[in-house]
Amino acid sequence: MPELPEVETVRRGLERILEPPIKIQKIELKRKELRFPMPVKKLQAVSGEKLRSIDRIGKYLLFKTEKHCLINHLGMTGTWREFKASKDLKRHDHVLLEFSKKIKLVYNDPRRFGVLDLCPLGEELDHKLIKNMGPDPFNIEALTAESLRMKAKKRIVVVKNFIMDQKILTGVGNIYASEALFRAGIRPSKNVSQISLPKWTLLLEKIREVLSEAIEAGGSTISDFKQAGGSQGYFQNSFKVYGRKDEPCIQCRKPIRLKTIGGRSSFYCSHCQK
DNA sequence: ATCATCCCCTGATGGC
DNA sequence: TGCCATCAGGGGATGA
Repeated sequence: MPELPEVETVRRGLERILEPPIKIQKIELKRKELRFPMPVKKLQAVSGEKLRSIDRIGKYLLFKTEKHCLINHLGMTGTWREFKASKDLKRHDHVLLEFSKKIKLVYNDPRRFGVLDLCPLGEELDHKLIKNMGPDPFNIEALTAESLRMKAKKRIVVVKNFIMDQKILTGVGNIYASEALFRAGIRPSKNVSQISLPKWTLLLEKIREVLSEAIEAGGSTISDFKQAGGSQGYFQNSFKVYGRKDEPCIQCRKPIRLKTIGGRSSFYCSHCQK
């Protein structure tokens, strides 16, 4: 489900709910594995610790406490919500977090593609799922058109897969890849080695633009994505190509095409994107 | 190292 | 209504 804007929206929602000073009092697992087995015993170490911050790296949420970092990826269907009592729990509620001030959160994840892990504070960047990740799209020093051009130069990959590769840059998933490529006028199937520096400049600008707008809109709600507060994002109303197969292109009126690239649906305009 | 394919899992949807 | 096939926003594992 969630790409960078949705994860950032969740992060901000959690920040509002978990205002400091606040302490994690208890962590309870209703199930032992998500995508990977969860470190059941190790996770207990966060209980009793004050929550210091909730950060984001790419599509990962990082709950930082006094001595630990709770690492969470929402996979495709992960959500956090507040609950009051155990009678409010539902199917696929896998992890319960109890805080001071009687605040309780639950992690729900039907498909269980999510991740929950714990490491000592300060070691999160060395975590095996995080250490190879590329720069954040908004990191203007680390991520430039030149650096993208350089990495793309001798690769044989189509551009859509390239910008969704978390080692290249973090946070772009299937929806925003399609949207950014439309805005930049580049075909998803174009080979990255063929993209000129000015085009990389334009594409990077459009990636930042679409992600910023989506964050501003509280993310996109398709199927059941919810913000941590339970409200819905509305950026789905601004999709220019995603999910619009056969609808007229907003620029040229030609029908939007759907093509599977790398096993994922890709929407584009064959006239506006070369 | 890089690339394509497969797969994890549940739920929604559409065709018959 | 039921049944079956297909598809879904992520990304690790695998083998070429």
